[in-house]
Amino acid sequence: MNIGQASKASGVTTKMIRYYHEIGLVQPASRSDSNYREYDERQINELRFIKRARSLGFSMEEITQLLSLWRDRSRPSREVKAIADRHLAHLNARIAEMQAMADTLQHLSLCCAGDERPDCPILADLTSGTEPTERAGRQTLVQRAR
Amino acid sequence: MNIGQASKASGVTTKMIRYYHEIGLVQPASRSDSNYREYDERQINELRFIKRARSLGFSMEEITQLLSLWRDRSRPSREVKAIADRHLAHLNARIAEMQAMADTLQHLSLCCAGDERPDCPILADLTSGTEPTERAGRQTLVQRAR
DNA sequence: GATAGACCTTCCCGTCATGGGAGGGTCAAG
DNA sequence: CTTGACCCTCCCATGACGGGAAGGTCTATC
Repeated sequence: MNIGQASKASGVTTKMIRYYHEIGLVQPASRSDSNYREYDERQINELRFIKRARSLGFSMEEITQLLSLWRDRSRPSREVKAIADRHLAHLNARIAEMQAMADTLQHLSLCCAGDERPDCPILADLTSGTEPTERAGRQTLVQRAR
Repeated sequence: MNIGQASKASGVTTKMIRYYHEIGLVQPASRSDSNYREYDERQINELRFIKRARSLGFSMEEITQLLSLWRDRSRPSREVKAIADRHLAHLNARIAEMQAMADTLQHLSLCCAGDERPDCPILADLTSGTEPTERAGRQTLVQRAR
């Protein structure tokens, strides 16, 4: 199987497969005489694993750890769970931050007439510079909103 | 006021202020004889506006639009509201995606013993490659998880 | 007036996971 | 033997910054 076939079989783009090789996430596939990458079922399964993990929002670094635990038949499930729980906490924190933004925006939007007149509570809020409640620091908060 | 004083007054780092100049978000401040940027109250207010908008998760592009409406005293509040509502929809969509991830993870985590044994429903799920419900396409879904 | 150190300037690189595309080699079918 | 669909590597871009180098400026103290 060359990279195109591996891509179809795994649902991961060729660009991403090459990137995963580059960062050492998956072992380099063997190469044909003409320097084409070659894949077998094992690689395909790893690519599917990565894809699924990405769809759950794990970072590449976390996936590196998960993959290595996956390959280790004697791993303690404790370690897997720890990674999952850490990520879950991360997700919940970000959800809460974004929910706070959404709540504020929802409120402002409801207060805004949305007509031809210039008066606008949304702009008024942005002007007044009401500080968000300072839980984790605003810059972090903003960064994570991305 | 030079850039350091503007930074303290607005709560925006000097790096960010220079970046906002670079992308044309705020009008270039005047320059002193020694090429130092100079700021007045107007600039400070704009920086505070940007900071507050960022804390609500608006992108730079949206803030560009919001700033131009803010400067226009005859803007219709309809336009401001449209931007806010679009962003709100965006936020809600991303929250829903992340919540779906969190729900799945929460379930898997609860099913995982988290002990010394290697059996792990989390890894099993990643292996089986259960596809996420295909609403908006998985790649978009994954990208947004960042 | 000299020197220190706290500022300012521009410029370039790195982030993270990925897409786009150039420039060139390879393979299979017609 | 050509065509077009692949493959290769390498570089650039994304968004919203942070870090840091190399060099100019200001201010306070000696």
